[in-house]
Amino acid sequence: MATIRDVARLAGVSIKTVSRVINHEASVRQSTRDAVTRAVAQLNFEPHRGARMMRGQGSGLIGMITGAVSASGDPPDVSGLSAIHIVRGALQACREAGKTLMIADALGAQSEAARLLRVFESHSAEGVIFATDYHRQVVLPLPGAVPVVLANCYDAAGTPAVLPDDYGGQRAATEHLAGLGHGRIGMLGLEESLVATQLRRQGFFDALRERGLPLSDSRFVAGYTDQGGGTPVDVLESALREMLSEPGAPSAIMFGNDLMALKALPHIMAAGLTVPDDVSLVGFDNDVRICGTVQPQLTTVQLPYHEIGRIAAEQLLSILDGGGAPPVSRVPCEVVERGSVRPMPAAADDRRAGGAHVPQAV
Amino acid sequence: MATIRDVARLAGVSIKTVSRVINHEASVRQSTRDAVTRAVAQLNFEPHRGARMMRGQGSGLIGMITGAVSASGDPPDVSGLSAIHIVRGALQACREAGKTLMIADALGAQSEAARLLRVFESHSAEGVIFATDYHRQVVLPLPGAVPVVLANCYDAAGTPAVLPDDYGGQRAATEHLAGLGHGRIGMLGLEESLVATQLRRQGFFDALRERGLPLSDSRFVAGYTDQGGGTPVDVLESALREMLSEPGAPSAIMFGNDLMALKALPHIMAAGLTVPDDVSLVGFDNDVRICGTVQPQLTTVQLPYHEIGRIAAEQLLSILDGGGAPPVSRVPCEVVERGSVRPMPAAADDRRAGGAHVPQAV
DNA sequence: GAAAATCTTGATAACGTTGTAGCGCGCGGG
DNA sequence: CCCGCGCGCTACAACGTTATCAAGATTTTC
Repeated sequence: MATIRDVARLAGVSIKTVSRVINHEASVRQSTRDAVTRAVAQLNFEPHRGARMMRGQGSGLIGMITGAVSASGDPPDVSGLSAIHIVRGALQACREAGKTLMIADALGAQSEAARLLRVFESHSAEGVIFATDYHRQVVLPLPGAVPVVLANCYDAAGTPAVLPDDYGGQRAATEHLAGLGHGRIGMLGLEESLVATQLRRQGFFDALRERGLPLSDSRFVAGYTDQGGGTPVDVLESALREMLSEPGAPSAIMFGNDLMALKALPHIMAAGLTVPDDVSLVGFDNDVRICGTVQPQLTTVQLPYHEIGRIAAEQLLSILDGGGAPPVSRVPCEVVERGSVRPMPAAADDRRAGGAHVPQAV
Repeated sequence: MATIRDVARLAGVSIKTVSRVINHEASVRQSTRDAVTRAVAQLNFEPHRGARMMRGQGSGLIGMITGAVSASGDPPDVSGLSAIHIVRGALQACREAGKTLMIADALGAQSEAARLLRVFESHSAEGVIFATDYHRQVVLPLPGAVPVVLANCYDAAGTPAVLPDDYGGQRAATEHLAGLGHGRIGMLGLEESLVATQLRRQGFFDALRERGLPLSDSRFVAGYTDQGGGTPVDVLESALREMLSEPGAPSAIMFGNDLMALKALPHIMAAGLTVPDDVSLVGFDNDVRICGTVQPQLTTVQLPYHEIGRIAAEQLLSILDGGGAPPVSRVPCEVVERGSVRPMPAAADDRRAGGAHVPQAV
């Protein structure tokens, strides 16, 4: 590895001048600056972090603690895999700021998170991002000296947090459906206890109310647990059957995630209904793997994980720069239109008419 | 923070003696050692990592370069997301060895990978793992000084590599089917140019040959590109139609990945065939998200990403310890049985008999 | 045209640690 | 008594960077 001394020799200047150039200090003549830059490029020079650290500079390291990357052992468990997008976003922001992101994994254990925080401190990490698989509340291990930003989670102590706007997303989806003439809307949410479920239900109800749609025409059911291949399909199936067999069955159904919609599809088809002609479907997450696979492709609400990661990193960097950060940032969840939603026929409420099928714009 | 000098002054010894004590070197009198230990405790002394790094000590850092984590921008692109399992495996092995894994992303660009390698060197990373999304050949940027192990890829220079045994996996799947009485087997592979495709085809053919099954009864078609929602479903569909409409249509079909099987399912059903009663299906990858979702659940071949990551890290650590590492390690791809394969009725080749359906053990 | 002000640059000393060389000491053998 | 030899320890020189301060180069000002 080339050192600053090698660069200085090659460029024919002193080491201090090289130092000035690579640190973007003022008052270096353009010609000198160019010569140094050339030498740096030629030698593939990169400043030695250890030496910089020793001079009291920052280490250039940002730590990230997540449970998304490992979870359990060999039989691959994909729970929370989506949070990898948070990592992506943070990585991008860090790269742009010239920082290096160091990623570790808490395995979901509180004690492990505390240990990792210490490891990061011993590596002189400048700050730490703490990310979770899903939107939830956490309790951070002992604060410590290093600044922390939360991604996809929040705590009671008011640590700066970046969260998806579940409320706004579900509200937007509902308004989208209402705008297309759907008056009876069903929603099959995630587990009752989840923060996201609460927020989304509120968004759902508020949108209905604002649109003047009677709540009694619509349905909300929670209690579905996504375990990727587990048994709770039954819950989904029974809730779905009940919803569809009612007298005033919904003309559109929103799901807690895309996987639920994928699993529901066969049951809907089995009931003799066609998507989107008889029932419109809206997922959540925007898991392109799923949304792009099903026929018709699934309209969904985007969970902006990438953006959350990016913003979390940016806020951390802002804090490190001495600037502040708002205690809570909400990142919009936008509706992604694909083929599984169609407008209600202007005619009326009679959704099983089956008549003129409006072609769907994709 | 106290420095080694403060400790030396307090203990009344030289700084080198303190250094010896904290590094557990021999030849320090017990009384001296005790005095130093006391001083260290009293001052809460912790060796400065930057200074240590500068002296060429181990930094405790392992670098990992992958394209799995970021790829492109905001619209989430999941290509190669599966490689996250490689990260998991490596993370686990590193944790067990007390090392910290630092993850960066090459964005698929060669130049970026070279830059990252330098960044890692500047952080005094002890070694680097280079992982790719899919099994392929790579060209590493300038070797550099730091040891590298490849995961899921290999190069012409003979850098130690850890690879999935695609050949053995497909061969095992074929033998599994043959063992259940299937004599006419179809295979819809991935893109022709992929290393995996070549290896798997070979495994497919070798298994047929060894079992004494006429190659003319079976079919291999390559050319499918998985772009998660793109158009090439057409390729899959037409190949599938052709395969099923032949006179001696296969009683079992193996796919290049689980997603292909998922996409093929509606077309098979549309042809009036039932899985697994009329056709047995075998995927590849063991993407539990997909395998657990479809009905019946998908029998597949596991792509042991987690294991690959773990072994790659272990081999790197072995190299760092002065031990060697084999140039190429192949990690077995095992068949994961679920519900999409059933034995051929003992009767004969007449697969569309439809008669007695043997219940499937799950 | 010269002095003053400003802009560039360089020699050198830190930073905290470990490696090297060597010093004094006590001990046993000549 | 002296030599050689471990042992226990110390002084000092690295490592690669940034900071200080002063000197040299250039421009401005009167």
